[in-house]
Amino acid sequence: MGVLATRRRARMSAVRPTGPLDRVAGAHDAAVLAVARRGEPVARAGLADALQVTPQAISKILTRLIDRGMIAESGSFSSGPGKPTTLYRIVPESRRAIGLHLTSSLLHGVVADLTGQVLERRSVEIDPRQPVPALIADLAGTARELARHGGGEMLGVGVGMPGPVDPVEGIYRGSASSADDWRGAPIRDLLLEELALPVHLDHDSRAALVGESWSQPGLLDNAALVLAEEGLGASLRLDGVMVRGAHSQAGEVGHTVVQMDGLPCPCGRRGCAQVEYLAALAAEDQEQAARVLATVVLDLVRLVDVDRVVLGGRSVYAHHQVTMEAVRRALDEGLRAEARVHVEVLLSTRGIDLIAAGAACQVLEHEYGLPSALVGPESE
Amino acid sequence: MGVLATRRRARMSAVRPTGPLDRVAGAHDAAVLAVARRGEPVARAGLADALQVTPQAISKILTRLIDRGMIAESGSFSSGPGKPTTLYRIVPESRRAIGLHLTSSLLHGVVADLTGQVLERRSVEIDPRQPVPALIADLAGTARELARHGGGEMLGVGVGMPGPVDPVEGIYRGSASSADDWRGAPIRDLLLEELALPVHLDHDSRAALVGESWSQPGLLDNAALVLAEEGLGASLRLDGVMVRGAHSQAGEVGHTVVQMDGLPCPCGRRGCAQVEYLAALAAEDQEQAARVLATVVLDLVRLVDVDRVVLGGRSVYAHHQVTMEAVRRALDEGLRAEARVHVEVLLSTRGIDLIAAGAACQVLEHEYGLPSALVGPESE
DNA sequence: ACGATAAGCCAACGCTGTTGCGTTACGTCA
DNA sequence: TGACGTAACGCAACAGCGTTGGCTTATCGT
Repeated sequence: MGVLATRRRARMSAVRPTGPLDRVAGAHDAAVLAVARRGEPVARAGLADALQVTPQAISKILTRLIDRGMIAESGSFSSGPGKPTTLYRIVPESRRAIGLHLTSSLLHGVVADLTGQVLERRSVEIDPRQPVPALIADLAGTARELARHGGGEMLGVGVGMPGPVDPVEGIYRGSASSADDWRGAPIRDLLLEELALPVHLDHDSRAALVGESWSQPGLLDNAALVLAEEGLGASLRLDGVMVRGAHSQAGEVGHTVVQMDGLPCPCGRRGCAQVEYLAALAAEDQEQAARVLATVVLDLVRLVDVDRVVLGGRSVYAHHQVTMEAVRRALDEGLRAEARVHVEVLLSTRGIDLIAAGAACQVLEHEYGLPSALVGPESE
Repeated sequence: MGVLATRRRARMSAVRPTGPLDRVAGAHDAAVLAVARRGEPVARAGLADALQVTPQAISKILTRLIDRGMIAESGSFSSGPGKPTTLYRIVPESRRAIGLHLTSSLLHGVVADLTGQVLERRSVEIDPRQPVPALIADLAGTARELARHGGGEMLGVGVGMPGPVDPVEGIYRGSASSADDWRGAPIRDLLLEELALPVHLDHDSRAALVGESWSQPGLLDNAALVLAEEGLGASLRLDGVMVRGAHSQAGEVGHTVVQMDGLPCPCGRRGCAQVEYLAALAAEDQEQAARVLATVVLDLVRLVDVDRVVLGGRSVYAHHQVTMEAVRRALDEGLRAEARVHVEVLLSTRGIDLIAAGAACQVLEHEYGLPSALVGPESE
């Protein structure tokens, strides 16, 4: 048995003898959910077109999803002669997941439904120097409180936090430079043991991008999310797939050099984006901060060719007018030579819940996300 | 019917009623080929482990591949009691593809076998100002000559060329700035009509990376290839998948700014990597050229977290000692803070055939490549 | 009220990998 | 030399996927 999708399906519907075709089914189920997630009711014919399968197959797929309570009929629609088209919609309340956003001083958590909508939020202040067991207790406590809200099957807990994180092992790596009590903590396993729920640990900006793209499938297939909070981070989704990279550090723009002989950085070099950005903020020079951001964004756009850039994080919200304008201007200028390339700059839609909601969506994506290129229209 | 793999399989074995399971089979076939491509004979048990399927399934998969002549038995291997393990190997000569490398003054072509090995090469000088029909005739002529060499089924023709290329539509876009007679030429369709063979047109550096990774599956799953020839280009493979980006321009590093107030560039800005690099070369300052390269590579490593960087192209070969050293030094310096991150810098293995062989491998990859994340060990 | 039309269901089908059990080929030991 | 244990492998039955072709259902136009 095996492969990703098989596991997924095995988890989808409790007990069922493992079959190899599950992965086809799983991929199609996920694809249908992705379309339905956009909110508007969908019809059999449209789905057949989108998935490149027979309408009859869509019926079977929908039957499966309806059995699991994730899809429901939603009226019908008649234009011209013939039997009217039956419409279907997603059932958001059928599943839910918890997302936790951990920073050095604050823990912010949410419960989200199947569409990534936030149902409830909680915030707790935490002590950055408390030992790991106490931290886990805080996380578990908030998760348990949140688990009381909303209905449907609880899928798991996502945790998003800044700094080097190993999402594969579920470990917070921490940075070697600064003292850090949580360094090396196997947060995922500890929390899993505590809660007996699947746990996903990941980088904050990656969680954020998963969250943003979960609620608007397809829109952010080639996008970068730049997160400006305590540090400066980014994450990438290219050709529809979240990019991890060899060391799970793809998108770590904090230490890109933006100013040749700039300010010294703890990392040992000068002019890193992160220090320059934070320094500009400290000096309340929003224009300069925005310029730093713009440089980073322009680099990203050039190197990986994204057509949408999402900006998020506290410091961005605080001055989003200035920031967005500056970034847009820098992009216009930098890309003037390439007329065909248009890049849209967006402000994150989730405000303060950005990362927590994203972490919840990572659980959803792991369970019901597309296994990348298996499904969809011809990719030629 | 539908989805990539279905088509692939349909083409794999001539006429066969389209089934939906083809894509599972196709993915598994491709995975087995990927393992076999490494050269060493493989055993049933090892494949079962790698693909996460039953040994019995591997038997069926191998039967399919043997029927198509792509795999053959290759002795057996006995250790201890019991029936000895049967070994299998890939049959390189069972398939072949043509690769063409087009520059403004030279056309270099190769035939490659199923493993990407070059069987034969041809070079022709061409006139950059000849009209498109004449260019197509040159391409077709070289392809026809090459097609006479080697055995096995001819799969198609790959074309790699510099400059903005649209691999989806198969069109050479050309740059708006310089005069260019081939701008907008639908090279793929024209050549397809001429040769009646599948044609793949792509960017030179992307072709090169496909070629390098085809012959050593898995090794370059997170890698960038930087190509320094007439211009400066790069391509990316992240998490095992070639990255295209929204406008098929991922990896276009030529116009990244490396020197704030550097030399003016045709693109309208100053200090672009490409002009700086070419200027350094013109001044025969190899050290400086290497520094520019190193800056670009460092940016790539930081932003997308590749763990291997392949360098290729004429100007790199000419002074590869200096170049490799400089790049390695810059990386060591730039990544000193992150001890866990180690990046290997490699010189392309294919020399002058780099792009032509890569273009041929693009045909192979399209036909027998892994449909990304469908197959393989559990990705948790 | 009737026929044309379009959506959707049922049943049979081919294919996948899986499972269970039998077969083959080897080393070992009496 | 022959019996035994062992490991690789093959055969046959099986479940489940989407497909195919034919039938049913529900609407509109006349």
